[in-house]
Amino acid sequence: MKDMTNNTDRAIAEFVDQMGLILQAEGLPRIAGHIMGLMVIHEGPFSLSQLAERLSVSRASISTNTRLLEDLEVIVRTAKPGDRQDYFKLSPQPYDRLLRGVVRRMRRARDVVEGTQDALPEDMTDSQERLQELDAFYAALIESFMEVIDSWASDRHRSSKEAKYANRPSA
Amino acid sequence: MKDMTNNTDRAIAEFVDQMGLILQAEGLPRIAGHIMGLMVIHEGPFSLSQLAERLSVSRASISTNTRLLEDLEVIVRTAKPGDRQDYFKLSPQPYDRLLRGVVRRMRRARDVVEGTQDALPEDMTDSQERLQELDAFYAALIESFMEVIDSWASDRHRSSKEAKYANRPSA
DNA sequence: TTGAACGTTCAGTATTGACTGAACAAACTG
DNA sequence: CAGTTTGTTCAGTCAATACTGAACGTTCAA
Repeated sequence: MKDMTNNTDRAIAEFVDQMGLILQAEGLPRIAGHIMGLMVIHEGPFSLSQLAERLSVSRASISTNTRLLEDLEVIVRTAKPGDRQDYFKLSPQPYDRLLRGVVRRMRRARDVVEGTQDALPEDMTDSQERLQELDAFYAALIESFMEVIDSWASDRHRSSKEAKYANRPSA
Repeated sequence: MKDMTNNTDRAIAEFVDQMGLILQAEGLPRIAGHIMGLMVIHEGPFSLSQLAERLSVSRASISTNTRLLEDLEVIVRTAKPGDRQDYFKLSPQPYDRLLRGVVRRMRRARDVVEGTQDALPEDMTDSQERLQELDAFYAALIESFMEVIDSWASDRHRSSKEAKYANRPSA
């Protein structure tokens, strides 16, 4: 039992660590990823001090990173009656919130491309064609993300078993 | 005419600059984005020295960044008979190459999640449910990207006009 | 009123990434 | 053979990022 508990603890620590690296690769601070990882495993809610203690980082860092995740609407800050501490937990729909952030970035990129198409003379036909290709790329990405957000919102309670075997990558 | 040329030059410089920032936000070095931006506007191919000169950066930086973009299969290195210089231009399908790279990263993230699902006891049902939700999120993203890659490959020569008015973001 | 708890802010520090100039090796030209 | 050109490598530098400890302001409890 103790061995199993140790394996579980190790798996949790490893997952939290990996989430830090995964989200750092996507542009978030590593500790923000650790916070998310912890909140996927344990429901919480967690106070700022609890997060600092469990992740072995400073309260300053937790303050900064919870603010960042709150701004991204990935976590929410709540309170308990008669308790002065703030508490944090995952938002109800954290992942489409993340995706919406990605869509905003893609839209801004597409705006740059379309602005350039408008700014360059039409007789730069080769350039206009390559810009059009890049524009279509961003358009396809954005549409695709919006479809995921829509379907995600309407289908996020599929059963464990069903989802496990569905959507397997073909590679 | 000179004014128009200056406007065109400024629009090109601005676009190259913005592509640097856009791709830096996605985790690439800024100069890699500048190289791509330049290659969207001008067909090339470009030698290493030409890139260094036009982007006002060192040959060392161009060497490093062209190697990176080559590894991502976004650009290709070619040669000309009787010419010692290497030449670089955009790959035939640069954007689904980029997307394939993103899909690989998402698959690695999903593997981490599924490995954690397997490593944790099944009776941690709340944790398993939240892990399942994260897994489904990555699965949906991966499927979505693969669909874009597939449709991109089969539909990338749509006309300018058609694509311009199609796929407009609803926001 | 004093001390404690809590979350935030800020100056300082360390690390990392990205760039450069210089040096180098290889291939060519005169 | 000497000089030039080309692309790469590497040590060094700088800027940005992310973290910390300390200080602070606010709110409470004793």
